[in-house]
Amino acid sequence: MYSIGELSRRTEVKVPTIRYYEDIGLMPPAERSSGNQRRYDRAGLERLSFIRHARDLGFSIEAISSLIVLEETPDRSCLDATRIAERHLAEIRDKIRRLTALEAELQRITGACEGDSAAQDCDILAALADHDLCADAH
Amino acid sequence: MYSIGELSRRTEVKVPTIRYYEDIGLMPPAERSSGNQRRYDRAGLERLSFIRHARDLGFSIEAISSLIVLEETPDRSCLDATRIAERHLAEIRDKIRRLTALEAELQRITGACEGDSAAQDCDILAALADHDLCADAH
DNA sequence: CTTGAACCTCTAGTTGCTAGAGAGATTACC
DNA sequence: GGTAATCTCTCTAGCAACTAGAGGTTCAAG
Repeated sequence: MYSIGELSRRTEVKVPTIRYYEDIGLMPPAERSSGNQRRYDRAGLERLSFIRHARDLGFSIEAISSLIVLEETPDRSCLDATRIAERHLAEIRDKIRRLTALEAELQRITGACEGDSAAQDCDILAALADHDLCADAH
Repeated sequence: MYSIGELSRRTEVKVPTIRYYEDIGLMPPAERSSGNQRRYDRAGLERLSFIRHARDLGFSIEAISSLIVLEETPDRSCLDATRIAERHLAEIRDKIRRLTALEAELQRITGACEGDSAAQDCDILAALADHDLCADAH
């Protein structure tokens, strides 16, 4: 049995975060020692590792909840998991697309400024003040 | 003079958001009508447009505050604005880099699954459960 | 002068945690 | 077995950047 600190070390999830996951029902209520401290077994470790990994991959808590349900009802098809992952992938691609557009715009703006003019002539501030100067709509 | 609703329409910033900006000091306290409703002039419109545009470009409220200070002290050099914008650009590039790595990993995971196997064999769930299956560290 | 839309303030909720206070439990060492 | 150091407990409050709703007031059109 692991203490919460030990679990934290093994999964690299911070202690208060583990308690938070229990609060919101992502982790099941932990067993307790005689002194009311949380104790975890291998199942707890694996569940938290799963959560950690999914968070690393950017899944929302809500999506992870769904994935856990799927994991625990092994007679269900894997289609739902695929759908969740693919929706997430689509979101990530959308984010990348938007960030890339921002990058281009920002580069254009910062590139325009020499960096030594007085602020009333600063092209960055001018570009921010006037949307019409933008290359494309955002 | 514009009402808050009119300002909202012109800048495409929602009414409660405008009030929120005033609360946190990003917008100066608005003048009021005899009946205590907010009234804005051209300066208010321009300031909110500036904020809106900077938010669109992903600047944080804090960064925008700094930019506004720069805008209002025209004797200061534009170097600070450049620095803020460049730091932000670096952050965006970092985000893109991390998201792109995630995209590759997620694509690998979702691509592995046929989508018709039973959940206990689902490669997505297996990949999420076992970090060792990952192509690279994240 | 009335009606209905727009406005007011205030509180609380969102996501995914993090920080801190003050008290109790456990463990290591002598 | 004692005691000191380190965990751990619960609880509340805070972060960013808003959004939603309640309950009440003001404005503008007809």
